[in-house]
Amino acid sequence: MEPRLERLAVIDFETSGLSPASGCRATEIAIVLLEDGAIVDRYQSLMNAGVVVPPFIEQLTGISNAMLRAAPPARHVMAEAAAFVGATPLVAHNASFDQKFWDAELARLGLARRQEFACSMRLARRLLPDVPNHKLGTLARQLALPATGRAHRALADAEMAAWLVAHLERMLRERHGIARVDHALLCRLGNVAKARMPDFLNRLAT
DNA sequence: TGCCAGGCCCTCTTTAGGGCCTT
Repeated sequence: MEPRLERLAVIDFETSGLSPASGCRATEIAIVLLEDGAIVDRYQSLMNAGVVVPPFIEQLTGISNAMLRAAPPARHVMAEAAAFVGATPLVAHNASFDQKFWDAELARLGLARRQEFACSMRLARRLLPDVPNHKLGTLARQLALPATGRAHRALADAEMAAWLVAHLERMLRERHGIARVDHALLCRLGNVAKARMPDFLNRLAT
C-alpha cells in the first residue's frame, strides 16, 4: 500500500564552523527517514575531514578532536550518506546551513545534490508564530516532542527535526484540512509571506 | 597565523539595519 505521506530524509550536520566557504568541514552526519509520521530508518557517522575543531565547538557538540581522528574518512562517510539518501526529498532545520555543507561535501566526491531541501525552521516560523523562538530545542520543548538524546549531536538533532516535521504535517492535515502534505508543499509553504499564510492555507483546505 | 557566514525576515523599510538560526 502506498504510504499516505511521502518519505522524507531529515538531515543534520555537525561541523567545525559555520561556513564551508571559510574552510569549515562536516564532522558528523545523521539522516533519518520519516514516513507516515514514523522514523523508519537511520544513518549516522562521525567523519574525519582532517580539520581541527575549535574548543567552543568541542564543548557545544561533545565531539572531540580525538574522536574525529579515530573516525572514518569524510569521503567514505559522505559516499555512504549519499547512497542512503538517494533521491529522497530532503528536509533540515535551517536548511540553508545543512544544504551548504551537503553540497560542499558532495562536490568533493564529484557529486551534485539531486533534490531540493525543505526547511522545518521556515515552516515553524509560519505555522507556529507564537512560540518564544524557533530554535530546534525550544520547539521540541514547546511541542513536547519525544526525547532524542544529547542536543547538538547529529542523530539526536535529526530525530528532533523529524518529530517536528511530523508534528507540522499533522497540523496541516488536522488543523488546516489539507489532505495531501508532500515535500513540494512543504517547500512552497516555506516561501509564502507570513502575512499571506492564513489565506494560502484556506485555499489549500479540502 | 589568524581570521572567520549568509540568507531570511521584520520594520521605526525599499537610498537600511539588525535579529534570527545553524556549528
